[in-house]
Amino acid sequence: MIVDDHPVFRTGLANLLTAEGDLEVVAAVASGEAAVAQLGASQPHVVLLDLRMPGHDGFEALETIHRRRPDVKVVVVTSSDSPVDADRARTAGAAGFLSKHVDQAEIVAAIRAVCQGADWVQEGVRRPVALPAADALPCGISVRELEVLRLVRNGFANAEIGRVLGITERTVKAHVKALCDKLGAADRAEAVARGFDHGLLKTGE
Amino acid sequence: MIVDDHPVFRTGLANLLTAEGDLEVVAAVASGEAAVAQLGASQPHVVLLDLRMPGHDGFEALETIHRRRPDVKVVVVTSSDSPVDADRARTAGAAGFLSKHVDQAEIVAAIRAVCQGADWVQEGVRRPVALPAADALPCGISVRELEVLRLVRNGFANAEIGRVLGITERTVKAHVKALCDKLGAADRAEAVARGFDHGLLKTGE
DNA sequence: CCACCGATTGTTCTTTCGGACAATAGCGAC
DNA sequence: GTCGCTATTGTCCGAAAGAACAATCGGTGG
Repeated sequence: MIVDDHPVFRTGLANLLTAEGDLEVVAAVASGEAAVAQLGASQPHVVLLDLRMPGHDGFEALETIHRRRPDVKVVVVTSSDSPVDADRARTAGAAGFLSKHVDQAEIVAAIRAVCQGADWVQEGVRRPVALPAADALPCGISVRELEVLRLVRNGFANAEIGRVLGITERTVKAHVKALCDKLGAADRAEAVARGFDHGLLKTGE
Repeated sequence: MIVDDHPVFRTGLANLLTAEGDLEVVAAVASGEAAVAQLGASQPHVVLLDLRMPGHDGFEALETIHRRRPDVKVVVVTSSDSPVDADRARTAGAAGFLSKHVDQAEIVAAIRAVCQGADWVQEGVRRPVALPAADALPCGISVRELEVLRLVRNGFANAEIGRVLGITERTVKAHVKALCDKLGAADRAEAVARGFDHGLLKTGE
């Protein structure tokens, strides 16, 4: 979901993201209120939010979104490069912070990062998702499998997971199968439940 | 999974349960060791366990199963009607306790009950699943929907859920759809995750 | 050096899921 | 008594998931 009061930026970004192929723009709205209102209907995984908008402050929208749907990742994309804003945004629950001046590639990278639970702050400082050491995982779950499980838990389809991780859907299926076997689950839904049981997944991640 | 050292009882019960239509016997073994060994391969939802068996005590098997797979429900079906055994079994993690003298109907009822997270102890004292009051549920989730969610979480397919709850698969689909909508989930797997996030589901249930 | 394991991908097939229509009955609220 | 919500069921259909074969490649540990 794109939230920006600048129509050109909004539509332009929507087109760029759609062109990525694996990203879908489920809504593009001009205000924080509209964004909040659209949360239920659009079911975005990620919200790209401009902080500087007329009417309600973008921070309010950020806080509301974070409170109502803690699972939705919010990436602040604003014209302000102020580190102060970045800190405030992070505190308010943003998973990412970007200047509007960055190029498309970094926005896309940020989206992919937050999808996996990583934070992303400007600077191009790519911080890969913090994954536990392999030997610390229960049931012989591999690091790769945990990555897959985290995406499954967030409602990603196999094909989507493949695009996010840069592998084919077939491989994702193999990982999901392995997960179900190792966790003793009948399907991906039970695998998620067992993930919580075994501490592989935690609420609010 | 049926665990009993008496072949006739074992096979007879297997046939009776299979005849129910909605129950499947994934394994029928004669010892606690075999039961533990079969846990991974058979993936039972429920284990019917006889406590009085040669070799290792049935209690050991019960404890092992409960420790290794806390999600698997164990119903103790034994020739002992001793309340002491019942208490020990409950303490060791059994979800149900039945005498071998009960009829098929009660065994089946016990299986269905523990599937939903209820306990079941002899006496024919039917204690319905303890479900929270409707007004205490987050996101406007109804009691019925929570029942469905609990079964989804345990790897039940829609048709299986329908049989357990006595409704059609179509209705189950409606409930799952409602759950996904209310929880903001893209599919049943994410619905389970959101269930944990919102406290509707808890680990080890 | 070879065996083992994890990650990867391929094809095909069946089953299941989830969406989009729509519709009825019961129950508490106003 | 009507309004609204929940539970229930129906059909049709496309998309997704999962099973069942098999196979390659790069490390790790004997």
